[in-house]
Amino acid sequence: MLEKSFDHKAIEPMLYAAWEEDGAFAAGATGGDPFTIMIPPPNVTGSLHMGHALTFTLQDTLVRWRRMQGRDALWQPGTDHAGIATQMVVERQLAAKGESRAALGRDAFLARVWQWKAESGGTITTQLRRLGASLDWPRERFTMDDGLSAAVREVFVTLFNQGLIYRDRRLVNWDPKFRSAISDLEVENKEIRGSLWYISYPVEGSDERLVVATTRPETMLGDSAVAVNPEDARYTHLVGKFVVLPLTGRRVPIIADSYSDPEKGTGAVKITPAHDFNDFAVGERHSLPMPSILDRDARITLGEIEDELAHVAGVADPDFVRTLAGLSREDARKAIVAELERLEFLVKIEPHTNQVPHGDRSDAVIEPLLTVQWYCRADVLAAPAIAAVEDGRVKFVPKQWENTFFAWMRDIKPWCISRQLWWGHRIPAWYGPDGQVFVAKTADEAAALALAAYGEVLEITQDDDVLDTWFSSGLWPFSTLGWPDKTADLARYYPTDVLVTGFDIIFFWVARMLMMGLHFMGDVPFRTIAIHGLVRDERGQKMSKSKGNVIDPLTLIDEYGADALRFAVLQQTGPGRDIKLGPTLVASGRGFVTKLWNAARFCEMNGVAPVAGFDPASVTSPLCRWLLAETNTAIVSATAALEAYRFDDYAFACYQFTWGSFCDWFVELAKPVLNGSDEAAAAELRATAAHVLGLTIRLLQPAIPFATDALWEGMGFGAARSLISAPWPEPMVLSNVAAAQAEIAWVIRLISAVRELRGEMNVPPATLAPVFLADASRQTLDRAARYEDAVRRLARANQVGPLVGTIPTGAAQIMLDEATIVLPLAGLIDLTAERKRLTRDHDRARDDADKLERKLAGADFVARAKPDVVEDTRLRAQTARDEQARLAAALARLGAG
RNA sequence: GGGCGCUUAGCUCAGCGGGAGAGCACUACCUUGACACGGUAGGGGUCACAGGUUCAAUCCCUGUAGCGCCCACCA
Repeated sequence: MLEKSFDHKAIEPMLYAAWEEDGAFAAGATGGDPFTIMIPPPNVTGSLHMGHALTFTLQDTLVRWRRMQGRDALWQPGTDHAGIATQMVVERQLAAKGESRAALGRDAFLARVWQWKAESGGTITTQLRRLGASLDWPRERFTMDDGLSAAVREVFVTLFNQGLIYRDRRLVNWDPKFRSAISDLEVENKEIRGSLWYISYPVEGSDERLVVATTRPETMLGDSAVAVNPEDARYTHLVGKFVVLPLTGRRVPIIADSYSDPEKGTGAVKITPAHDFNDFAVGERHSLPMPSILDRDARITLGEIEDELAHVAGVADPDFVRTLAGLSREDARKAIVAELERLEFLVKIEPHTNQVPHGDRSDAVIEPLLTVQWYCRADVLAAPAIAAVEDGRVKFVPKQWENTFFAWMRDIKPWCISRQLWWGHRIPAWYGPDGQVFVAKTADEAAALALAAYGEVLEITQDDDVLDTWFSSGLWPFSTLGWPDKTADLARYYPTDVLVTGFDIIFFWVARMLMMGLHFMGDVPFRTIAIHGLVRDERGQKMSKSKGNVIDPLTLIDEYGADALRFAVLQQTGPGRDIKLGPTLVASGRGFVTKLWNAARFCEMNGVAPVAGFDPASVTSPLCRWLLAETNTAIVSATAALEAYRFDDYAFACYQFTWGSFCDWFVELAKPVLNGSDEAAAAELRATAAHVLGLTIRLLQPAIPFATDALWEGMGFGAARSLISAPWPEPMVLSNVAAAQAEIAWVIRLISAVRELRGEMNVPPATLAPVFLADASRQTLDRAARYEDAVRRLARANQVGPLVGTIPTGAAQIMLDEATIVLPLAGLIDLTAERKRLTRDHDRARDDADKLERKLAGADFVARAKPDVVEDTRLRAQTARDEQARLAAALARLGAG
């Protein structure tokens, strides 16, 4: 016996444990074609959030569906070491205990991070199990596993030897909070309301002053030129002369460079090559000195200008400048502005908004800084990736994301891959005493390289830096399968089938996997990229801690069940659309699960049980045949939807069928049969119901795996937990279902029409009324007779049959096909209201007919429109006109008010 | 500054070159023997605006407005 309701709290964890124990998610269990999805590895120390719930529900749905189709499904689990994020968490913990990374030292710090990983690394995987994710757990990988680390070293060394990884000293985005370089992608520009300061620079050997505008006055300590546009007549006479910088007294040239925009500021722009990307380019063009005046904490440092400070005079004030050393950018700015004002070099201050780069994780203002870093020639690697998308070897769903992808890839910049962190893959490069570089997979190999190159044993030390986290996640589709070894798994499961992920990591991750996969495997890492939206709250607001609208998926699972959450997610997931989620929607998901559960209970209570050898083609009753036809429609729609990654359509097809077709109509129409005396009819109905219920459960397994599994076993469809590998439903072969469909459709229309009328006339449900048919065909009368019990029950009728005699005055009348349904409600209904109703319907029919006839009267329409459209319009016009006539007659019968 | 997307019922969204849809919310009624996490019925929309193409436009094209997202050199 099924329980009265599905107790998700008790059943879900129990079932999952049993699945796992069974090895139900293990790849390689069938000989079918592989179907592979790589999990986007979540941060090992993270916990499940709504974005995870979304993406993993979609992936699990696809995997479960393909597994039922007989595919050898592999959903590869694993986690990411997430360099910055994890190091940040552990550093915060240290700080809370009064410790610090620096005090601990590298090895001890890393030991702490591993310890933290051991403690919290299981959180996310436990939570994935709560969601029902059918991952092949024994294959779980971590990006810093030995095998994956070996893959990283292999890739680094290979790319280095191919000239695709190199070291360079240039400006990087420096995050002063993490004291590390970050890549362009990790920079977020934020609009900041600030000021534009106009500063006058005295022109050497003249009384003239050149005014520059800047948003960063503090960088003037590092100015090495002022640039004007060569076309700018205001300044041509100054090009080649020098200005003397206030404060430092440095002489810097006035140069002509087209970078200077006459429209912006004063048209003269100060050039600080070491602290601005554009200025750096100008500096390179004009061979300018590039003094850095900010250190790795973004504090003022005077080291590189100390010498000149000792030798200046005049406008300069070395003593003031020295007071700036060690100040933050913000403090230095204030001090410098105040000093400039005091010395009357400050011309004016204007309010100004501009885009200021911030670190996406630290939220610190990024400082362009001149440092030596490792770079990857992304442009070279990008070309094959672009080609793969262009020629369709990889498809984005929805396709529009290809534009975004191309735009970025075609203009890709060198990828800065080194990070000044400790947690991550240490760069496999060693340096000799004179800065010689040896790139190798191990220290021994590096030493051997050094020996070979210099003929002596060199003292070599490994690079302190680690690699960008995305460097290792870019290898995920093949490193998890054993690469660089040529494993059987690699041969079988690569390329994977589909990557499911959010648009926010197309550049970070998707593009890198494509580049690395093509370069090292010679084939794309996945054939389809299914991009989903962002999870928002029920009002469409982005979830954020500061807004306080973050919903914890685990809370929702506790309250409503994983099935409910999953179903709600699927219902919301349309292509390229953000997903709205919250308690109301998840509650409605639970409502659906409950509905299915209760439908099954109803079946069980009525003796519905699977019948061995049941053949859908042999079913005779129209109701059963109609149900089978409806089931086929659901199977076709659901399958097509999943094939197209239309998760919302999949959920809707299942929902509509289960709730609308099965519960609302089939079950209700079946009740009289089940309670009736025709045993053969009841038996056929039970067998059909069982068959259809079994198909429904299978259709829904990918969406709501827990409840369906419980039903599958509880109703005797199969052995415990055999649903996971039960075959995915195929449309049944049914012949000539049209007659059955027409018949049941008619019954539904009859019942609905009577209900509608009673509702409109405010006839209380407790009042039973006869339903008579006038002008009805033989077929209609037969149908009415066959479904009399159902109509009585569902249309609150105490009698159903042909009208004897003429339509009585005061009876309500409904036009249904050729027949007029007569409800002799004299005394029960308000004749005025009925007259009003009939008049309204009459006028509506007349207006429709008028409109359609007008359309048909137009010569162009008949001549140019498609013949079937014209024919259809004629038919509709005729029908409307007939209906109008019959309603007019009905009104006449009702008598005058 | 460049690019992409959106604008349809109170809300969230489908849809589509020829008859305006769903879910939720709302209103009324119903404790009918699977389910009140239920049932039945109902109200509610000039399909953002302006042009154009077409026999026919919510749908295609152009423009306008508003909103959202991504990218971009901090004067």
